Amino acid sequence: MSDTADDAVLPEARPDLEAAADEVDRLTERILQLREEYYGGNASTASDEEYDAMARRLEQLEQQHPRLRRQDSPTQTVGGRAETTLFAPVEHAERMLSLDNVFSREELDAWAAKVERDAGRSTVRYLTELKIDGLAINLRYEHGALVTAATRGDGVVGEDVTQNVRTMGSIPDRLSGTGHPDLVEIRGEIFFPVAAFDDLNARQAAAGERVFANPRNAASGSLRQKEEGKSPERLELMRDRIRRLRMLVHGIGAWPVGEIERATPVGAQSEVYGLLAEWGLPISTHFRVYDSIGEVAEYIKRYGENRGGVEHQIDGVVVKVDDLDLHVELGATSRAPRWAIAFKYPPEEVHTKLENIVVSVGRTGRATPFAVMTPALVAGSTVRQATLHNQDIVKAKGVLIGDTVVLRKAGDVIPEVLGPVVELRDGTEREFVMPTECPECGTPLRPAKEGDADLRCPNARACPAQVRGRVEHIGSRGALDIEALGEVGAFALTQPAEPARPPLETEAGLFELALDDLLTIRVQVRDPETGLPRTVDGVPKLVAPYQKKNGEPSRAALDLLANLEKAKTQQLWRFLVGLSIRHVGPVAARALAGYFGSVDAMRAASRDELAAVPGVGPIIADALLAWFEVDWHQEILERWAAAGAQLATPGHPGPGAAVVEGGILSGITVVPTGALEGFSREGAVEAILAAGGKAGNSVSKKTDFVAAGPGAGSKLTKAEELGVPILDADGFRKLLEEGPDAVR
DNA sequence: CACCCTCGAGTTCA
DNA sequence: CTCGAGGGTG
Repeated sequence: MSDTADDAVLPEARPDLEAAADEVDRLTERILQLREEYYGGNASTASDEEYDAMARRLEQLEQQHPRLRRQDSPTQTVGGRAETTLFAPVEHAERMLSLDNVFSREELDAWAAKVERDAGRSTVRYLTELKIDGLAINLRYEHGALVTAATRGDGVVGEDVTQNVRTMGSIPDRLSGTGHPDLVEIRGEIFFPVAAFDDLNARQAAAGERVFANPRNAASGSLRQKEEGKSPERLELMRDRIRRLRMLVHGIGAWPVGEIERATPVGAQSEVYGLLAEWGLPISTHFRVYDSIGEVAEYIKRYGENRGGVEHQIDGVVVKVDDLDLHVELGATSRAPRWAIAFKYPPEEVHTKLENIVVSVGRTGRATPFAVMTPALVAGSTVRQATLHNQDIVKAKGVLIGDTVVLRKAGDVIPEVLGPVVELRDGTEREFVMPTECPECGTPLRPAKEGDADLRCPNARACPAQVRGRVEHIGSRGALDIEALGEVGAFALTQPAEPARPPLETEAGLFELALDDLLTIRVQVRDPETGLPRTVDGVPKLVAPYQKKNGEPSRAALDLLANLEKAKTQQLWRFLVGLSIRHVGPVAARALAGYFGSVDAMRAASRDELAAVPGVGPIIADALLAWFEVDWHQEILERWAAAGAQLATPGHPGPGAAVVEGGILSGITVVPTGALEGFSREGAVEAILAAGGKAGNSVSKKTDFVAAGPGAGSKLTKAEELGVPILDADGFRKLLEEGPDAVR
């Protein structure tokens, strides 16, 4: 084993990284300068091509060494946005639905049983096909000619990628044959062939271009490129990549009722595929039609064991009712057809090496061990770390440092270490020992309560990890929503290399920050791999995140100050959330703010008064009383107020104010989920509350409505199970305006 | 007092 | 998304 203490104190010399860091600095400065020239209307000192090349090089370096990315990096403001907004929106003629999922044979059987019951038939023919892990695409043909190709987007509006789809060469500009409908939408999936993927990355690396994490990203990245402003060589490279993309079509969206049937006698999904092939469109060879769900299960099993044997990545199997009459009969819910289902294979498990177990301290002081692993590709993304929660769980999982471990993604999202592969041990593995002292401030760790598994650092006021965490929390979307105050900003303000005393020793001084404080800040550049400070000739390498080379304040500095000024007048509940009081999150904070109207009124309240607020019980009341008693907490409130933070709701009549009653949604609980068109996530909640309703987070029998947009997941499934009425964005709007009776 | 809901906190990556 | 725990209800 090499990860001994010696390695930790003697960082390897990394000349390549030093060079990269210098290059990042140089490029960042130069690009910012050029941008200023450009926006300032001055003559530019570089050509567009030079600018483009520098921006690409910077992006590439930052991708390779994420920690070198400077806070004021130009890639964060324009480059990032460019790729996501430059494509024109295209509205699909018919909404692109998604599919409901099943994860087991039992769920599959249950779905089939329901289909057969609803269809009133004892035998239904099923078509099975592989679910391609790529990009869903909608091809719009008018009178047989390709008009647009668009990504799925939110299901209603996608992005126009017609030019690149034409470049692919394998998608016909004109459908073959005759008698095409006036308008037809063909649905399919674009993917990057697995076989060509490694070669692609090799070429990308050789050309100094970005390397893709997986074929799906390669497909997405290739398709979402612009031709404009590229040199002839780069244009050819880009087109070469696009030509390697493949598409397989698997369905028809909008078509005028009866027109296709008139043109050709299709009565089944499998016949639709025949028709699509006749039109010259690429269809998969992997689909089959079966008479029983048992055979369907066989098909699923067969491909589950042979996921690598196909030209594209497989996400699962799609099972469709073959008979088109039944499609009409079974219909669709607001987001998915009832005549099709996606069988998802169990989350992929991979082996990787547990290199170390490191302990981090969060804003609440909890010391959490997490696994640091050799980066491994799991379910489409590269995973390096995963939480191990606490030492009991480390024990329970039985993992040793140096073990080969089984890693997966729970719910295909959160990485989870399942356990060790004991057979692969060679005796060099060692047990993890939970530290007894806080890794950041050295204070002895102890459980909050006797017998608690979680250890905490009791040094809440001064532990750098906790102050940093709290400052970051204040800036987060659920609290004061200070855009320029994220992880990096919180670090710079609380733990800079210079000055010795950070601008913020606690969050009390947040609203007192002045430009001069920011300008003096220097942050230590760290090695992205070891996390250790980097030095140049023995001198620590520092950067000034809030200052430009010429000494002027950087944009990050100006943004931060402007954001802070705006945050001073945020709603009272947001301040409460920002105070990191135990058990006080957005819901409890709203209840408290609505009842008391000011922090002062809360501070003056007795335990009983606090607990009288609906949603607040004795435990939260005690947590509040305890919080108010601490001197340095009082100081936070005093200094925030003195700096102009508005810790009271203007016009609030005072404690015990009647809760707003009589709203149109009074007594109604609505759970928003998915992307509701016209509402942000927060906006939907606000709208429900403003109408006097309750906004829920989870669906239960007590939920009156679920408002579901595209991308809704388990909540929607749950609502369907429980028979809770489901509204789309329009229904939701109607509910807000006209009340529950209008939509019931 | 025993449940059922709901809330809060921690979590990862593109 | 999941877990653990607080609040409220029967």
